[in-house]
Amino acid sequence: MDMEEEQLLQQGSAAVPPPLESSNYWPSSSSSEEAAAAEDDGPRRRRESMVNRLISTVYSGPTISDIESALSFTGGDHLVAAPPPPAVMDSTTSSPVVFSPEKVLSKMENKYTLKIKTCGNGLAAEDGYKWRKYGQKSIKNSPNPRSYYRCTNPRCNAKKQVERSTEEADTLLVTYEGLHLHYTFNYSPQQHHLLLPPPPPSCSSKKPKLHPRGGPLADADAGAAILQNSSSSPAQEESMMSSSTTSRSYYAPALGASSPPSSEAAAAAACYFDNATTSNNEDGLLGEVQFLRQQQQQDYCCFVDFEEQHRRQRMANSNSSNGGGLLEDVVPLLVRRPCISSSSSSPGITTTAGSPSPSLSTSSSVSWNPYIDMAMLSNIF
DNA sequence: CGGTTTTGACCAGCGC
DNA sequence: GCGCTGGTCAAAACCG
Repeated sequence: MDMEEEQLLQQGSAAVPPPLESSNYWPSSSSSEEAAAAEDDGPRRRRESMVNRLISTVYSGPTISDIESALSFTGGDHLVAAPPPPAVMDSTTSSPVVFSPEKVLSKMENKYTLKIKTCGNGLAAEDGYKWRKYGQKSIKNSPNPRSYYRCTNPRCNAKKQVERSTEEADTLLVTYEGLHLHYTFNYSPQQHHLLLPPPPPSCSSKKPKLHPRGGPLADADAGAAILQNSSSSPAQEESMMSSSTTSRSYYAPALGASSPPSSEAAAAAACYFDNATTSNNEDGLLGEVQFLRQQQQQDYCCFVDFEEQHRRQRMANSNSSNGGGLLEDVVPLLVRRPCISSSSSSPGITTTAGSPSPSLSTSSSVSWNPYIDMAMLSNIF
């Protein structure tokens, strides 16, 4: 495997659940009208309203129009499948180089191919996950071998294939198969200060150092959290179950962790989430992911419908001969809000309330702020 | 020493 | 049935 593929595939990174204590993470916006409207329009409106209230009002990153534009390739009202967006950054401009959801394949197959342009220096950045190569084949009529990767998370059956485009030497064709439904880091409120994000990805000639596998940041990322699927092997299930008894596992499809996502990336994340609900929902565990916009503030977030998720979880548990054992996998609401950051200081999480505010970005123009609000979750559940 | 990569072997699907 | 091809396995090598 050559260097740029290696760069593309190995840059691991992680999302960072912020401190838990708090509804304080949700800046209260004045929204009496909103609340009134919510009451008029029913539960869904109220729910959206609630989420909107929870979103920070400070944002100057990609606008909703950017997102909508990026979503246009889906060609419909409903978002369609897209893989976790690679965040490919130009090291000099700190802007996305290319994120090109080249085509969206069959939803049924749950397989998608991206064209990813490498950076100017010939390197491509991460896609937010950690992969292990398990094979390489030379492909007929192609001078370039195809590499096969599996997600290193034992609970995840996501795979991807990477090969260099024969037409464009600086383009990698990355085919994703399966869904990432996980976070692998172990999180506890007492440890949140350890969950600092890695530096944002950038094109660099130096191989980035990954966080230790299984550590707080390894393979972790979340645009929103959703439940695991049930496709793991029995052996995997066993080991996972045992590990999850000592730590809560969060499962999340992902944007590149602290990767400064382009608006396209954000959009793709939303598409990806939606795919989870539309094509991989057979086990009834996946939550309904929603992609919302906050019109006035040009803000947006992705989140999971936990009410539905929890309902399905209960059903799954009640129908399971061993009681399911998956309740701990009901994951917290996690909303990420893109924001602009300066090169010298990070806006990080814009709130406060006596909570440490992890710096989420150090050099990129856009960062993702993960939010998690356990207090709110307790209300939901 | 544990995790990852490499690479030849093996297997399954497909077309003829 | 046979050969081709793509995908996966698994042992050895590599690496930090």
